[in-house]
Amino acid sequence: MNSQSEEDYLKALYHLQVDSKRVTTNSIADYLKMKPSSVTDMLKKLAEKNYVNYMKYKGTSLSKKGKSVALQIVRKHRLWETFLVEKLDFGWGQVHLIAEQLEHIKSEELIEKLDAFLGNPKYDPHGDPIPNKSGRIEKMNQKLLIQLKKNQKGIITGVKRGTGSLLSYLDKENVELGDAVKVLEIIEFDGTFIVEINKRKLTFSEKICQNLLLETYD
Amino acid sequence: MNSQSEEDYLKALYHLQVDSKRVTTNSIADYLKMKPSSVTDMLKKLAEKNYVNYMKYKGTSLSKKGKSVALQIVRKHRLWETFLVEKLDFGWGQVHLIAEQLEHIKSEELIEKLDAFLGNPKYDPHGDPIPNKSGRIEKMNQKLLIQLKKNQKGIITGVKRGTGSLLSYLDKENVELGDAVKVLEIIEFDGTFIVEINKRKLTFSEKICQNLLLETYD
DNA sequence: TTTTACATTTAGACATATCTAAAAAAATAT
DNA sequence: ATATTTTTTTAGATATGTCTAAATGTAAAA
Repeated sequence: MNSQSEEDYLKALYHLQVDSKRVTTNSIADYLKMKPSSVTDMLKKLAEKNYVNYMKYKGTSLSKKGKSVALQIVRKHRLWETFLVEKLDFGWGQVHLIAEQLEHIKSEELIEKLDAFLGNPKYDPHGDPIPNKSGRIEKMNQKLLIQLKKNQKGIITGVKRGTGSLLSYLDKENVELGDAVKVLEIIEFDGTFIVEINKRKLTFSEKICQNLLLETYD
Repeated sequence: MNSQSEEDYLKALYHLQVDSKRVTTNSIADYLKMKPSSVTDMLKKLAEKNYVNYMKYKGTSLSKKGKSVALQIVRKHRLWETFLVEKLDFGWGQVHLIAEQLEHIKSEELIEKLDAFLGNPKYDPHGDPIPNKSGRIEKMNQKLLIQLKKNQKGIITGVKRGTGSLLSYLDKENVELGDAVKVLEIIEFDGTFIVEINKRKLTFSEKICQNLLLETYD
């Protein structure tokens, strides 16, 4: 069993590590808002447990084992976020801090039942993919609405980060995660999209289309 | 903000304290599976924070402030248990350990939204009352089925502790928390109850009636 | 009332996870 | 190539929450 702190570090590594490159001690410290010396200590501990490949002064990468643990935490985080938004009616921006706590709850059964309760979602409310039980992330076929052509279809999976007001707008229009979208028309003049959602015709400005994430099935 | 450990102690005090009598150090140690010396340490700390009235060698009682914190934890615990059973389909016996973790999640808004999502339940799946936001516990009008007379009605709120098999039985019969029960007939010979639940006629043995908790509204 | 048993507290140790300050290594600039 | 700056590590301190062993207080039995 890993401590909450260890889990935080593994998740940080997961988020910071871009194509298997080593992650620097300082970047972890920044990310977790801790001092580099604390990070060094913990990295040694995680290396001891074979969760990371740590080399003095040379940076750190997740081991296979560490990545698999990290993916489970990411899975939990994203499932809880989905729960908070979909079931408890939180705004998409308010959920991160709470999910940060919930992701550390220990119970495999809990997370599997939660997954089922939510209908085995593939994406969380931010449009990020939810790893499955074995840690696999389905290759995303995710696009922005603006990338679709006339008559193409997709399913709303989220919005780009930092677009809180779009969320409230969609909410007000009763547009939800999982809703199917079909592009009816694209107005060449200003890039406005006319789409069909739930048998309703809606008009989205170019800016909205640049921030709305869809899963497409072409 | 209180630590998880502090919350555990306050909750333990709440459960151990019977009509405002002082609780002994050893009983807390037993309850929390810790050594008495550790308990003494923590009690001093809680006394420092005015959560408890601690007197060397004389036992400890919750202060008003401490009781109010304890009640919030109990509230959270019972709401989460209700969630696990009602929404995630856990058995009534499996939820305690998980709720023990969930009760420490910090977010007032979360718990209020969870409460609403569950339909503001008054009792948890064990039939224990759920304190409201301000910590008040509705005076229970809770009875065992066996205490009802012919034609009386009630709402199922739980079962007595330690009756796991009754739970599975009720489950199988599609009897759920919150279901209304009306006593149609009581067979004098063997104490069997014939009741109506969801427009179905069911027969409950005396033993079942001794363990089934109802909220009555007489 | 004295002895004995039990409960509680104190004192000091330990593990975890953090920090600060100083030392060492690596990267960058001159 | 050397000096300077930045990054990283080490060493030692601190806070929390636990433990063991010894000391002290309280309660029960003789």
